[in-house]
Amino acid sequence: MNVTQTPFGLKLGAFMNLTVEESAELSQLHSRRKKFAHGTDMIYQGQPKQAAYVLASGWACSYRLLSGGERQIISFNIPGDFLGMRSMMAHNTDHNIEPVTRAEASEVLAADLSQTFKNSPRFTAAMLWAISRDEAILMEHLVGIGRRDAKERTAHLLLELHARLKLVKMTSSSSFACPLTQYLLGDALGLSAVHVNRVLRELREDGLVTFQHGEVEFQDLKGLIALADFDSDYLDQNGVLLN
Amino acid sequence: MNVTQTPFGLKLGAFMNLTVEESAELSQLHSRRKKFAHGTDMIYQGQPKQAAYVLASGWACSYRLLSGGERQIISFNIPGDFLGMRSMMAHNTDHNIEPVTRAEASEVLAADLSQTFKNSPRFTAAMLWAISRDEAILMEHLVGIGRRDAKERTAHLLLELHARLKLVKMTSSSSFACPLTQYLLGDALGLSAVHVNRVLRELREDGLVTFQHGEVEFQDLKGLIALADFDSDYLDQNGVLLN
DNA sequence: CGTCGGGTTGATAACTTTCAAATTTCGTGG
DNA sequence: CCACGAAATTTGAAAGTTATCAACCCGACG
Repeated sequence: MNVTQTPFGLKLGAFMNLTVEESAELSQLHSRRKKFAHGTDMIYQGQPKQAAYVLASGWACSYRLLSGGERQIISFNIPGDFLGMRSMMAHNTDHNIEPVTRAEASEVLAADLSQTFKNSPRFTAAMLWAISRDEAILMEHLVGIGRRDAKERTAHLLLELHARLKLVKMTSSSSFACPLTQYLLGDALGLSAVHVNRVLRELREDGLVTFQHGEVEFQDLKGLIALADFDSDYLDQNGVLLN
Repeated sequence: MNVTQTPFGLKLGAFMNLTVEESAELSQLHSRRKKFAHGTDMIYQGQPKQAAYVLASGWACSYRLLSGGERQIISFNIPGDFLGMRSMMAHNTDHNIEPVTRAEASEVLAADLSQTFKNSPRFTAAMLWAISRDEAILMEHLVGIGRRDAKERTAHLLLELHARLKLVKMTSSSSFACPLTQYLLGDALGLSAVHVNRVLRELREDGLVTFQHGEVEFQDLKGLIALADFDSDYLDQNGVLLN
């Protein structure tokens, strides 16, 4: 399969047009496929080797556990996302990444990556773009938890996921398949699962979105965007487009 | 003055021993001094040129405003911090940075920076370390707002600031000068200023910390660390020490 | 002096969690 | 293909945390 049609290729492709050589370089990076089942951490504290992955299929999430047992999900990862970049650069891993569904990911070795950086400055730029996009997502997440109420926050997350999935062609126009449980949503949004349930019901009763049977369907996209104060600029979908 | 004694030099020095050449390279980057008064944004949406700064003196903060007028402070910046790295890499600025006190900062041009990256791989590594440290701080901030209550969160922030300031020699063993208002703390912690006030009072009454007249004094450091579940690992103070 | 930003406190309202229990869905082995 | 148990969803009631509103105090500064 053409790399440019993989989620990773699609995502980088939004930022720049890949040349044939770059596509080749990319496939290189994108081999060494591994499978992960639910319950096996992909990245965890104190793991033996520094590894990073490109998620090829399935969803994952990175999180931190507090001493009291509470957990905060830092981010959800979808196909095309780069996992564990940070733990590769800093030499400590202070968070875990686990699959949300069965997942496949390509392992990326530090050495290969730095080689690719040398070979292709444009690819490097694209990676920097991806990294700062991740940081922007993290920032937006912080803003949501800090200053939006439960309903706005939840709506915002659903809209963000929709936009991100669109980039890798995993949505239809007004819905997407979503494997997250209400517990996972709660741990990401800083809410209890019970309250997530209530909020989803309210959103449904308001005729804005439904999330049932693993499917998120937008009934009133404009209304939801207004409620969540959602501005997709931070996702930078159009990219700056080198070339 | 020797660059290695500036906050920036001290900070990078925690990560690696700077050679004479690297120090020179660093001074280069660290010229072009600018002053900022309270109320003038250093970095803001739609600004004309891509700029980044190394904060030399004073405090700053980066924040985002919501449409409703609420604001969320993303991070506080202290001397030695690199500001606006992200807005330099991605070509959009989705947040503002403003000084908290009078501040001086050295402007860094994109061209100079990439030149320095080429000249010194070790310096580049140190910068990557600094960037991922910032991201770790952001993550910890997210965890705090999502899963810690007001008291724990506040305590955690004070401890973090203490640890970060220690690295640039701006603390005494159990206290530090803190120019933040309760409004700023609230906007960072996702709390109202009124509640910050109450929380600070409780912490004081518990005999843990006092924050009065611009001075934070730890009365019972161990107790506070226990309360906040503070683990300074994420600040990676010791660095990995190249050489 | 008078004003203004910041800090402090009390009372009330709003939002979210916790606890408990019932119901539904889903994966797996028989 | 069905039955079973585990996991996830749903709802109500009560408790807890934090926000909001309002008032007052204080010190810096023109």
